[in-house]
Amino acid sequence: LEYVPNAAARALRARRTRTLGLLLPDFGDPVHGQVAAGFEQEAALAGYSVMFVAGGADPANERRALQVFLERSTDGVCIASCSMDPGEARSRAGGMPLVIAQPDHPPLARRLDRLPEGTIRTDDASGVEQVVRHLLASGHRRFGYLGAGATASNSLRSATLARMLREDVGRRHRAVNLAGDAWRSPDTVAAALGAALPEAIVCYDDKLALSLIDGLRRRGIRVPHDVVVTGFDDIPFAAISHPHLTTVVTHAADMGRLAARTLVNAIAGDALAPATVLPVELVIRESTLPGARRTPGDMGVERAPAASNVR
Amino acid sequence: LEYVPNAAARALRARRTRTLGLLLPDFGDPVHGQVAAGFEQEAALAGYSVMFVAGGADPANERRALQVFLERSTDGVCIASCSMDPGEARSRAGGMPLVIAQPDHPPLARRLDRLPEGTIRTDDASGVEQVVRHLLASGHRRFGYLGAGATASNSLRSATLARMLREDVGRRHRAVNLAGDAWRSPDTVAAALGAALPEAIVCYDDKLALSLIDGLRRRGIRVPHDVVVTGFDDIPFAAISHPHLTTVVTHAADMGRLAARTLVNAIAGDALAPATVLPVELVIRESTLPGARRTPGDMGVERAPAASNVR
DNA sequence: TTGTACGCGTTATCAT
DNA sequence: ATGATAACGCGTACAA
Repeated sequence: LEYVPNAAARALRARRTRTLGLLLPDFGDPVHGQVAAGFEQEAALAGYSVMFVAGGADPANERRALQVFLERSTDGVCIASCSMDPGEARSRAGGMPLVIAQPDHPPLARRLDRLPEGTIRTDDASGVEQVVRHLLASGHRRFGYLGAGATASNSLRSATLARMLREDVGRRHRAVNLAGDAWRSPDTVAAALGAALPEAIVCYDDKLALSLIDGLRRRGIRVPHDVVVTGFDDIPFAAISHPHLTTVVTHAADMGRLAARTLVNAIAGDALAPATVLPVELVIRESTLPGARRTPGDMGVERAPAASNVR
Repeated sequence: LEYVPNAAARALRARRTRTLGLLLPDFGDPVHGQVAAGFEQEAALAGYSVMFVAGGADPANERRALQVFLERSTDGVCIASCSMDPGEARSRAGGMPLVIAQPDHPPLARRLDRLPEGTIRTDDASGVEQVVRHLLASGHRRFGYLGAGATASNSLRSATLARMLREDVGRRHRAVNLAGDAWRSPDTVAAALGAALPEAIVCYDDKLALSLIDGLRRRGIRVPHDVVVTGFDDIPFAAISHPHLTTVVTHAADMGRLAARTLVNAIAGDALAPATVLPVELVIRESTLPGARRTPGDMGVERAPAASNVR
């Protein structure tokens, strides 16, 4: 008939809301959007609804968001790209199961291999290693790193590049770190590197890399002809930019799905899954191919696995 | 002290949840992500939390989502890019105030100027008019339209181009319509136009335009040298693509904010605001400038208002 | 099998 | 002013 049960009464009685909370820095960002999409999809599959709050990478906002989730007594909470200390987050979450997807509290940079249970992160070190091996194999020796923000991920990626160069070729690189939203200003990004360009620039993520490529073009510097550039994440536009961007696929939607599933299991009584590191894959495209020109002959350089990422 | 009120009990007693529901096609999409961001921001400002559901532009999913909102008794609901009939949506929303942001039910194409209250849309006609005037002024006469999906917006944009050409230069254009997610396959997009290229291609949105530009490049066809291309929405990558994309700014975040505010007012007892059409602005960039080459001389062609859109 | 009563936490009302 | 009480709608437990 027409009967619609009342979730509030049901929640009051059952002491659970069948609701999850997801706290992320920004809906507009392609990566976080994918995390949110995967999270909501998996949650819906398990019969859960999702409350979203954007925290803007600000610890104060994150605290307020956790308070909201606490009042609404969500059955579980996920924080994506968490800038708070994981311990504080856990304590502020009260009794709610908590999953942190991509813990980014700056001091964590040196302890990412010893994270507590309920954390999920991408394999940043492996990603940078794959990038650097590819660039070294292409004959490049003078490297630069372009970072953004003060996150643990950013530090680890930069440190991994440093370690690789030290171990493999006994060289150092120049690292430049910008504000988290610097990618919106291509001129600033390109200017940050100064006049003396290295041969290869490893960027913290795709947004920054695409912005850099544009900033360089505005100065008459061509990628990959004058300098090669790599990104991280494989956002959709990395596959159709000019030049197509060599990058590391991080499977953001899978990360969201796994976070939701972990929470659902924890609510069902399972112990919170141990810290998980998600595998990543290098996709080689035009931005690191010295021979790339804008002729029809450029087609088909992308490696096989990459095609499936252009969904 | 440590006291945390229980929202479920409060909701049961007060008969309101201080929660809004937002139904959108896809979190990963840059435009809908902006709508979501604005909506959540404005809702939070008024003390409301937001439940998000992704409907995937599928009427069946949209119906299920509305049912979820009904059970959870959200105080109001917004549907972004609604593919259902607005009448059906309203009836399925029961007593909940409903705002439709960008009503896209296909049959609505001819009645977008006579929408019921509680609807918000962008001024598609004005956007295409500004685009076409710019292209005509640049001397172009042979036009193509590249659309995607079966939405009312898509129909209106195509129809507006047809009307402009008929009235101003007594010409017709060739219109090609692809599937909604066709932009993910640049080769398919470029192939859809066939061998005989027009002088100017007006695209339904930025994703399609950027994909087209890439597909054309793979075939050795250069933009704007061989053909000029325009988009719609001004997603962030339109400002840093190569070439920078001439497009129409639609202020997606503002649309989300307005939707939330309209709902909050309606909940407070105000009548639902009458149908609103949000203004749009043309941003002229490289993709329609015949003289654009990849030299430093390209810098600074963007018109003043555009700079503020690259936030 | 079908029915009835109680309690979840809050708030509004009413009596002191 | 301060404190006791009822009701919101559902689920469960126990009785018939």
